[in-house]
Amino acid sequence: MEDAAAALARKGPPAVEIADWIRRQISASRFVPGQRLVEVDIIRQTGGSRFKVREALQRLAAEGLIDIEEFRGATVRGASMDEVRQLYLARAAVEGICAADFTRRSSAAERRILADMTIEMEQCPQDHAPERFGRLNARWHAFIMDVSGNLVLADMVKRLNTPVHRLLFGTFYRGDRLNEAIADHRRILHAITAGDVDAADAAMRQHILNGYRFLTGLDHAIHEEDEVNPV
Amino acid sequence: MEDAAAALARKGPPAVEIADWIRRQISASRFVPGQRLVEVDIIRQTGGSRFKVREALQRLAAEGLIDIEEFRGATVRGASMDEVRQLYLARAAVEGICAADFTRRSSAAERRILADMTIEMEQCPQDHAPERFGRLNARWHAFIMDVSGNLVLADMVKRLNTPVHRLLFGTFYRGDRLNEAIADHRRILHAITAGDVDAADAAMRQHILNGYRFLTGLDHAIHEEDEVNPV
DNA sequence: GCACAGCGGATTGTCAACAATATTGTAGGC
DNA sequence: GCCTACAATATTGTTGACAATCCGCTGTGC
Repeated sequence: MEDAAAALARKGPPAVEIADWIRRQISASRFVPGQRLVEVDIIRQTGGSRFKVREALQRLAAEGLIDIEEFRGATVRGASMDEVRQLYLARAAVEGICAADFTRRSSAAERRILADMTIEMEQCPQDHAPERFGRLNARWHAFIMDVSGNLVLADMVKRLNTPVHRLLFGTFYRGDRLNEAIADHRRILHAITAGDVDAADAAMRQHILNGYRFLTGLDHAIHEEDEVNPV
Repeated sequence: MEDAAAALARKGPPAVEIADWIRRQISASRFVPGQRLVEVDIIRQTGGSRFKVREALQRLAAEGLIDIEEFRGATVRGASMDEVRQLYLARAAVEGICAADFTRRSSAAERRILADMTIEMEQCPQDHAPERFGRLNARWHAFIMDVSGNLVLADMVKRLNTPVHRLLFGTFYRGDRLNEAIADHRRILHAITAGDVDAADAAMRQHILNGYRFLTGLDHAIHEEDEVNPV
């Protein structure tokens, strides 16, 4: 009897995996806004059938990550500066709620894990390890999402993050961003530990908006409707 | 030379329109949770080709509105009571932000329009017109979304609403819901008119959460993980 | 009457060929 | 040299046929 792996090798990856693969390429800026996604190339690189590739593209279009034009195919969508603002505002609202829920629902053990992660991240500036900070930061936020128990919101944040993922990572390499983020995290953790639901919400919101402020403060020359290429 | 309508008649509706059509059926409960969406039926009813119907289904699956199982096709997803809670919490967060943005960005004329709509809705209880109230209510919320200028959030709310649309409408037929909603709207309008951004945010959040509380208060027998059929 | 294997219809998944369209390259005129 | 019209190529859209799978039905043996 064939096992699942053999079946997969015979049939090729399902549409969901192809979609994930493309999403990762976009997150990592291997696919950049404006770039055309040619079906044949994706077929070659993923081993999926043309049909499944097209299904994957449809899914990504539904998420707003790519545009599909008739007879012109799929292109990676870029976010205007105004849309980035909207994305951050949305994230602020949603992650605020999650922080509040985390405060309500987390066990002592889970709060302990969060505290440990927070402490570990505070080592990064003196180690000059912004990349590690970025990875830990993603895990830190994801952990709060998970424990908050709201899959709808978690999914939403994941979706909101993809287009700005690279932008987000970029900020960690510059200036005082790391220390500011660490201070924010500490404030959030404090509110959570104290069981102060509203304070956790407010601190998380502020944290996200700080990230946005830092991002826009960097390139003050960018105008409202400029396309942002997350390089 | 052919115009667009003729071309459409010849080629059939695009995938996006088919997806919209299915979405409307679900919103109106003509398709109910658990129901199988057979490709051939949709082809017959929309006139789309099989391929386009399948693309449309992929999009809806990406939105989480339907499930697609291998060789079993698409079924309408039902929301568990817990998921409904999550949806409402998300809506509260997002619409709160939009109310705040409306307060910041709206012109005097736009605030006037909102006030007129609010007054019109206050007639509904004495006219015994809950259906009309529901329609106006949808417009009222949509108007705030629009003017707030955040397309990302507007899209998100639209997506959040589809699975619970019928539930929402149902509440307007019962008890004191209309008067409560009217009082909420009045409070929100008051905060907006006063230019109080935070108060508008808080009042809108409270309004959505009141809706949720009303919904859950109705059927206290429903347990956490029960499927909710929005009939 | 009931359990179960097998069969047939219904439905979805896959593929390959072909049609429609956009893009690119090229030649010619000005 | 540059612009335009046209041909060649690349890419996507569409269709139909066929394979794989599931589901309900039926008939058989007990």
